[in-house]
Amino acid sequence: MVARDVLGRVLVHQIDDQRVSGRVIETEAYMGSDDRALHGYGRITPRNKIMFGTAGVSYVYFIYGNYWMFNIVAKLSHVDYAGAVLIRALEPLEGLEIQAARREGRPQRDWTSGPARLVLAMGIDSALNGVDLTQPDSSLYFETGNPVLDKEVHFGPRVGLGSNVPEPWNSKPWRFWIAGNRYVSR
DNA sequence: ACGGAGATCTTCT
DNA sequence: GAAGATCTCCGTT
Repeated sequence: MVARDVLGRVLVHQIDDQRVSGRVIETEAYMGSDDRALHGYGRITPRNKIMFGTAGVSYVYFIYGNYWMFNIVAKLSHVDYAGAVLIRALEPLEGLEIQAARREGRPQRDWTSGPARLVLAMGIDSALNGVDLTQPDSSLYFETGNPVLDKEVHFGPRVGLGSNVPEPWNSKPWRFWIAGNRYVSR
């Protein structure tokens, strides 16, 4: 599935000639018409409608009055409902000075070790909602990076969900990360 | 080191 | 009117 396969790939935000990038360390899947944790649960709204569309585009949304979350629209090939993969952590690669400036006063480990943090370090905002992440001429896109071996991949339940998400969805092992990497969120 | 509260927008009840 | 796919700050151990 996408949440597994995107681990190790490199997210690039290109502004003019300046590349800011990071390797994907941690992801979380949200999919299915029965998944109450998904914003696409229930009905289509202006915010979530992009998740009902084409896979491979970005879904950026605002939450808690302060933060943006960055997702990849993804779905099972034979199914038509909404789905997305949340990027929860990156490892900074290029444009380190820029990321340091955006995360001023924090240790490098905290620049991208969380879904809202990486959005800040990468300079992602609502203007990048709906971008095709598979096209290198997009300002935001993925490069192949180095493949991650199965034995390096750990998985477990999602985090940050309220208790009103019914089982078994609340405890499904839909969070993936690269074992031992220091940028995994806590 | 750990825990709790605040920030403050969008969506749904 | 309330809760949410979170982070940071400030209090106390």
